[in-house]
Amino acid sequence: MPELAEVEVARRNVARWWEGREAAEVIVHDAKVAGGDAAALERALRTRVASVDRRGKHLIVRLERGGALMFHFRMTGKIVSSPTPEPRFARLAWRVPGADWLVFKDQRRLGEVLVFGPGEVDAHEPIAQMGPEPYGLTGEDLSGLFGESRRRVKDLLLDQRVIAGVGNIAVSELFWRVGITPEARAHTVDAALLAALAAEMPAYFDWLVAGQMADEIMYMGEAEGAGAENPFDVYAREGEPCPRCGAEIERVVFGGRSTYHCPACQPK
DNA sequence: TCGGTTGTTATTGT
DNA sequence: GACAATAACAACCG
Repeated sequence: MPELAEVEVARRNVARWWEGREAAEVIVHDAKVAGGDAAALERALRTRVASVDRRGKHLIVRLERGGALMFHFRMTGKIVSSPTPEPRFARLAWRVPGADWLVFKDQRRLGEVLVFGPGEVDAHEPIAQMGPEPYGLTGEDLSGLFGESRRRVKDLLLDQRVIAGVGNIAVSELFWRVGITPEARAHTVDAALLAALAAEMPAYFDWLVAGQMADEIMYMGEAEGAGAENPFDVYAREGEPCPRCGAEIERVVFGGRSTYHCPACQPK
């Protein structure tokens, strides 16, 4: 479940493997990822890469001559470097001279790759309407972004038009770090908590990027038995003791999404 | 067989 | 209009 941190790890890897080069060979395993125009996708992949950027949870590969490719991993998508073009769940593979095959894998096929002409990516609605990255913000900035909303803080953080890159896991972890109750409404959260939240976001994402940095990132629930452990303090830890105070961690559900919290550290 | 999992959007309802 | 809940998308795991 790639959120900002996982996409940032992907960005660094893909930049290392692909920047300044272009694909010499392309295999579209799954026509669905090409969005109906496999030829355009192949043409883009065969264009030299100028830079690899991240915006929120989107990976933007900018090409020479101004076009771009945009990957969105949704739930289970990822890009890996592979000696063969067809590891399990491969949807798209391209071979870059001087590197291995790069493979877009996506177990559940909800991810997408979009092709853009010059100037088009930044006008693409999800990008154009996206809120600021969660870096360098103050409590007052957050207050301004939330406005007069009476929605849950959780819902606002997950709304990419309000702020970019925050996902469901991050909400549980951030609220636990800062001491915000999961049902908190935006207009009732005091300034000190908003300031703490604003300060904690970059710290949290930087910590996660540092810990996840690897050629192939492992998502929660993957690679069980392979020694991959849940790196989070409260996420997916219902019934376990809070690492800070020992109270039992609880799970609440809003809109079908779980939020984990410590009832003692995050009182209502 | 059912419930749960990640992100996002369309739809329906209060 | 604001807000919230649900299903759908696809596939897998326990």
